Parts: sequence; C-alpha cells; structure tokens
Amino acid sequence: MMTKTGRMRFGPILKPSFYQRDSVTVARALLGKLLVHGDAAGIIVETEAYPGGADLASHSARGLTPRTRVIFGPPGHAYVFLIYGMYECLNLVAEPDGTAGCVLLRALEPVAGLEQMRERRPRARRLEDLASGPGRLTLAMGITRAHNGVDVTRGPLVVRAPAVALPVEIAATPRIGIRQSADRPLRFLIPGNPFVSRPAAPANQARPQDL
DNA sequence: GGTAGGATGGGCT
DNA sequence: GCCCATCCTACCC
Repeated sequence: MMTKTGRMRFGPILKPSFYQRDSVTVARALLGKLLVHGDAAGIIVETEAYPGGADLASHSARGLTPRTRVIFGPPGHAYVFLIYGMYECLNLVAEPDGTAGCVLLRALEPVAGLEQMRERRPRARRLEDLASGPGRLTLAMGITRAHNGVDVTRGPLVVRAPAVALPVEIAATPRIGIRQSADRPLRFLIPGNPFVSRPAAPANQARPQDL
C-alpha cells in the first residue's frame, strides 16, 4: 500500500461498534485503516490480537488489576503501557464492555505529518523505520501513557477509514517477543509492505486464493 | 549482511 | 526479585 502519489484522503472515524467484536476480527479489520494524531497519520500495516481469557500472553490473562482495568472496559479506547522501562506500546480495546481483549498496533506506513514524525524519531534514517515497531510507532505519533484510557472514537487520537477502501491482503504469523502462547498465529500484517517491523515467513504468507 | 548485549522501570509473585 | 507485547549500538563477517 505504498502511496507515493498524491495525498492520502481520510474517511470517517471508526465507531465503537467497529471495536465491539472479538479481538482477532478487530486486529484483522484494522489493517489498512489510518491512525491519526494531530497532523501525524499512518496506515496500519501490522497488528497483534491479545484476546483475554486463556491467552497467557495477554496482560488481562491474570485478571482485573489497576493496569488491566482499561482492557476490561468499553471498546474503542486506548491501552498504553510501558515496556522494558523505556518504550510505550499502543493497544486498542476490543470486545464488549466487561470482556477483556485488545489489539497491539505494531507498525504504520506514514502518510501525513512526516516532518513532525521525523523530529520525534531523529535516529530513524529511512522512512521505513519511522514507525515500524510498537515502540517506534508511539514515539513517531507522540503517544504516551498519558493517552491510556482515552476514547479513540473521539479525537484527537482517532482511527479513520481511508476515503477509498482498498482490498487488503492479510498474512498471519506468531506474535513477536512473547513466550506464553508463542505459537498462536495472532500477528497480522500486509504481506510485502515494506513498513512492517518484520516480514512474514514465506510459508505463512496468505496467498490471494486463500482469502 | 548478521547478531549479542545493554539500557531501564513498572507490575506482580 | 524476576519478568518483560523493545530498540539501538557495537561488532563481526
């Protein structure tokens, strides 16, 4: 989904009903949508589903705590947490209110506010490295733990549909950097997109006839 | 091209 | 006290 020509046009903000589905459905449906924060925006090209319940990789697996409260709350809100003492990761809460489940946003293809994003990521040499990883994504977009719990169906941090929806090919792979439930194919990405944090292994790439 | 190791702090046992 | 849903640098082909 390289958009070398012209300006990306934004469609409507995704409504709470978009998020009020199971986390795997939401993780797949978010591919090709636009994360927008102020002037900065990017196409979501890589996600991971963190269903609650039996998935021990999910923060919510061990129940309701001060940290996991947001994940059990209403859909369409941001869950932001600190990882490795240094970086922050943005999730979008899925599932109905009272049920745990969220989607980690792992990589964006930047389409707007590039100058601002480069200022926030002075070390990123290539455009492909600006937001290609969960920690890089939050840095580039100016998202911090101050955004934990905010409603992403009402600005300034929102997800929008593109003005012209395009069919999105989806590949599924194991999630990155986890030990529990490491084999479950709950990472979703647009195969061949150069902005993903890591390419899918060829054997795991969905072919057009599989969709 | 590749990988090993360190930085750094909150959550939970 | 241990475990991380990570990133960057140094160093080695």
